Amino acid sequence: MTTEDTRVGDVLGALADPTRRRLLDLLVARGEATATALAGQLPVTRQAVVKHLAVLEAAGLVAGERVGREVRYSVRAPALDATARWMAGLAAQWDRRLQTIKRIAESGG
Amino acid sequence: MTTEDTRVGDVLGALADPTRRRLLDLLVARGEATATALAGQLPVTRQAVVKHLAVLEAAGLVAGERVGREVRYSVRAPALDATARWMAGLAAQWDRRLQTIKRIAESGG
DNA sequence: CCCATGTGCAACTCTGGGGTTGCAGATTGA
DNA sequence: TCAATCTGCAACCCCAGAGTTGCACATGGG
Repeated sequence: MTTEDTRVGDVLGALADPTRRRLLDLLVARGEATATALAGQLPVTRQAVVKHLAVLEAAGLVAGERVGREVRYSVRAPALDATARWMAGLAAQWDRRLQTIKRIAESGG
Repeated sequence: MTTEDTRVGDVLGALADPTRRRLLDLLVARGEATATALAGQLPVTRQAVVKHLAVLEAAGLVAGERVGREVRYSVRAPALDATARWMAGLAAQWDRRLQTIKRIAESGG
């Protein structure tokens, strides 16, 4: 039943959108950035970026810190790492399944 | 720029939907199953299942094989495995980034 | 203080896609 | 052959969410 953790669903949902993946790229490259600055690098408005950042933050992939009148966002690795491990585990499980089925098919005729 | 491979986007998009994740679970558990059989295990119609299977197949996560009048679907591990590796690599990259930033902050400030 | 700049909130549009229904086209078994 | 069963196609509904616009609210600098 693959530990259907809500976290995993949130991360996958967050990563499913190409704009959000680009945002993550930009954040990794810059280390830190505000929504306004990020919007300058993308073909969407600041408000759209803000919404995307909210989704990413809910998934634990980024975190925003208020500094004066601006909010600086930066990337958070653990949530992504956890999901990567979950997927790798799932892939391994599938592989075992496929091996078992193949073995049964070969021995059983 | 994190190898923005279309494949990765397809897999992430496919995995983002909870019904599709359940379908994969069912397929792993059963080894093989038809859309009709799978629909019997879910609170959706056969047609919905068919659409989901089409998405999963386009992402390379499942494959359908025609046997007589039915189509038997089964899971394919490689695409999932590749995406898992992509994510793990991304997580590692982020970690390195964060370490670098932290080091700079400590030495410089 | 006043203005520039950046964030926050709300209402709105519109497309994608998850889901359904209905029916036509295969295939098997009696 | 004929009925039962399964797949395939097409049209349709509906809503979540990606994106926009407009304006009000904070904050920092001159």
